[in-house]
Amino acid sequence: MPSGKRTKAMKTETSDKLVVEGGPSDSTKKAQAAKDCGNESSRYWLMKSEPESRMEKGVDVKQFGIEDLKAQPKQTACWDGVRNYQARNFLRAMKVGEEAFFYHSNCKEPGIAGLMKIVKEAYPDHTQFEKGSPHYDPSSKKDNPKWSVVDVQFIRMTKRFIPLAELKVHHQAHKASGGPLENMALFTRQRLSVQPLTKGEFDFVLSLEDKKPS
DNA sequence: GCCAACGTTGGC
DNA sequence: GCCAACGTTGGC
Repeated sequence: MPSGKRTKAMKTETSDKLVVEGGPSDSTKKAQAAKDCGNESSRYWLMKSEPESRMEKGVDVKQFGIEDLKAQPKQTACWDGVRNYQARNFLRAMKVGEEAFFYHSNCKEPGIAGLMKIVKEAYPDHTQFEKGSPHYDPSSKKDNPKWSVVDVQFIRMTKRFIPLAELKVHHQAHKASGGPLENMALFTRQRLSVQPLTKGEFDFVLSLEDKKPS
């Protein structure tokens, strides 16, 4: 579920209402999400996706990299396949216009490849109801869907690819003597596929674009 | 391909 | 509600 967003049928025209569906404790979780990333008013995100195809349950699962997003109609896609509650709650907290890093995971060179923005807020993930989808969830009911997606639109590639290894060097240094990447979720919340960044983290990562690879 | 980290499931 | 077994994520 990592990333797993497949290119699929992009339905940008759908008029699904922007209902934020959710269980009873949803507002609590949202509050938690808000707390996790500090300032509620300026939010930044990092979203992981696997750019390379891979075998899953004996089927070749089409993966989705930033080039795939770029190739979509309107360069827009729905971010489906998230199957982790914490990541889902972050999806549900996203607002139109907020920016996110497109992170390539589980590949030769993991790292940040580009920027995208949220263009449609959370609505039910259609793949949870599709038998045969690797993301099918038989326990999810149509009248109370468990999983959500948002629509994202390509903004641009980063001026250069920013490898995980490089971010890690900064994280380690900042951890030792203070700095913006000290608590970056990429390292402190290892397996979270959708995660918030503070403005400080976001700005620092962007500043690396103009620096020589370290 | 290996395996550490960690989320989920299910027996009790 | 505890916790061992199991499955998945994702770097290396």
